[in-house]
This record gives sequence, C-alpha cells and structure tokens, in this order.
Amino acid sequence: MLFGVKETLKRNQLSITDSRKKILELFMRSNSALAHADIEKQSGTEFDRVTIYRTLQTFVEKGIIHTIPTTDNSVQYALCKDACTEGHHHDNHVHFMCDDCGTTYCLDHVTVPAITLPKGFKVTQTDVVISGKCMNCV
Amino acid sequence: MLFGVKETLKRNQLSITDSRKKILELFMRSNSALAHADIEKQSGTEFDRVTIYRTLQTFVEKGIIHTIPTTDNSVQYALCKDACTEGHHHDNHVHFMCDDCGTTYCLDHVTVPAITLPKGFKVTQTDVVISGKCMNCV
DNA sequence: AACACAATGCAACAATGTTGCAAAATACTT
DNA sequence: AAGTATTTTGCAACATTGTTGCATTGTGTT
Repeated sequence: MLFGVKETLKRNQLSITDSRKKILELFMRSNSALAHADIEKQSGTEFDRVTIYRTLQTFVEKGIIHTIPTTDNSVQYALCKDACTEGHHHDNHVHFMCDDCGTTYCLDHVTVPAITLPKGFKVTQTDVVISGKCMNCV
Repeated sequence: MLFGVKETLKRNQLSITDSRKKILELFMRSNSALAHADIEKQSGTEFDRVTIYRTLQTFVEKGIIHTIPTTDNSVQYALCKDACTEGHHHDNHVHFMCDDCGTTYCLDHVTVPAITLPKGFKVTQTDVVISGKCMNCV
C-alpha cells in the first residue's frame, strides 16, 4: 500500500478518529471489497452502526473508497487505487463477484473497454461487473 | 411485443392471476426498467407489497424478467427480450442508468464486449452498467 | 490547558425485505 | 358445471437496512 492510514486521512482533511483508522485499515488489509455488514462483523461492537454508515459515506465522498454495483442488492465498497479525488472517481477497472462465496474483487489491471452508445446518451461512467466463480470456489 | 401477457404466463407454467397479469403488463408497456417501488406506485393499493415481491421473484426465476445491477442500491427489473429460460438468463446487453432522473434502460442492441480475465476466474455473466444523462435530461 | 469544532453514540424512526398461516382464487377432474 | 386439490394472495408480525436529531465525547488548534 502506498500510504498509511493516518497519511490517507490527513491528505483528505479528515480528523483522525478510532473508527476511521480501524475501518480504513480493514479496507487496506483486505484484498476484496467489503459491505457494511462485513465491517460491522469484523469490528464487533466497537463502533455504532450509524458511525460505520457515516464513515463509509465520508470515504466515498472524499474519493478514498468507491461503491461497486451488484445484482444482489448488496452495496460493496473497495479502496480507490487510481487517482480519485473529492467528488471525482476514476475507478475504471473491472469488478468480479463470486456467485458461490459472494466475494467481490477489484481487477485493477483489467480495464473497461470503450462502448459506443446510441445518440442521446451522454456517458459519465462505465461499470463492468463480471460474475462467476473465483479461484477459491472452482 | 412478441407474446401477450397470458401467453407468456402459460408458456412459463404459471397460473394466471390478476397481480401477475397486471405486473407483467406494466413491464411490457414500459420502455425502461422498473423497481419494486415503481410497481407499488403504479398499481396503487391493488396488490399487497408482499405479492409484488413474490411476483417479481417468480418472474426472475422463470426468466421473464432480469435484475439490473446498480450503484445506488436500488434493485431494477426489466423484461428479458432474449431467449431466457428457467434458471438461465442470457441478457448480455448493456444497461444505461440516468444520473438525473434515475431511469434505467436496456440497450438491447449494444452488446457486451468479451473481456479476458486473469487465470482463476471462471466467467458466468458479464454486466455492463453505463451511467450518465439520458435523452430527456441533457 | 482551554477553546471551537467535528465526530460519535444513542434513541427513535423510516424504508425495505422476509416468513407463517388462514382465506381466497385458480386449475384440474369428473 | 360443480367439487376438489393446489396454488396464490393478504394480513400480521418480524428482521434487516438505512436515516435523522441531539446530547456527549473526542479531535485539532491556539
């Protein structure tokens, strides 16, 4: 990882609190995406549910993490490894979601192909979510 | 539309009920995807919330409609126009979601490009969701 | 150390989704 | 067409997920 937990928070003008440190650390340690429920489990009763919601929201706004669209109505979050800044996300990589274990991965090295749309549609972002089986479930 | 409401239900071995007829008709009339909330609004107090949930679930299982992944945690449903059968969906077209009005469209004629993944991932389905502004919001 | 400000926890609420079961509607049989 | 078996619906109750206001606590700054 390029920056430590504290550095990342400071760079984004966020005050350094226990919950932010701990939650950001979870993302940095994890090689897959995390849902709100995952964080709630892994942090035990340490933080309030509301705090986790608000922390995730703040991180998304600051461009520290991004949300991943899923078919199953779960909101997945993952670290932004590209140069995302406040209000501007640039995570144009492919996401993979395992049908068996539910784990969601960011495939940082697989880029999203350009797709031409019919007239009338103005493209802002393209999300690609591939589902199937991951290496642990084959 | 290729088949009528009743025909579609019969072809899928579903008994013909008011709620199924009405909800399927909503999808056939609509040129965009519908969320549970949309159906609840458009059908008024005619059906119970639970009935709508169960009907949507049944339609998905039968391959009549498919779910569309979204970034904003809303579950969108749209008619399957390809040859989907029970348990096997083949909706490999691109979806577009308007950031302004929230409307989700199936771009049936824009096909999903093949994407090569690293070893270890077994692909079942590829979903592409493009967001931006639709013709009504530009 | 003291102050201003921001973040947290709690409580209460709202929205969304699920389950069991009796009543009603549908499909099937004769 | 009427009766029966089966499926579907509506209701109630519950579970989960997400939101908001406000007092308390913690953080950053002087």
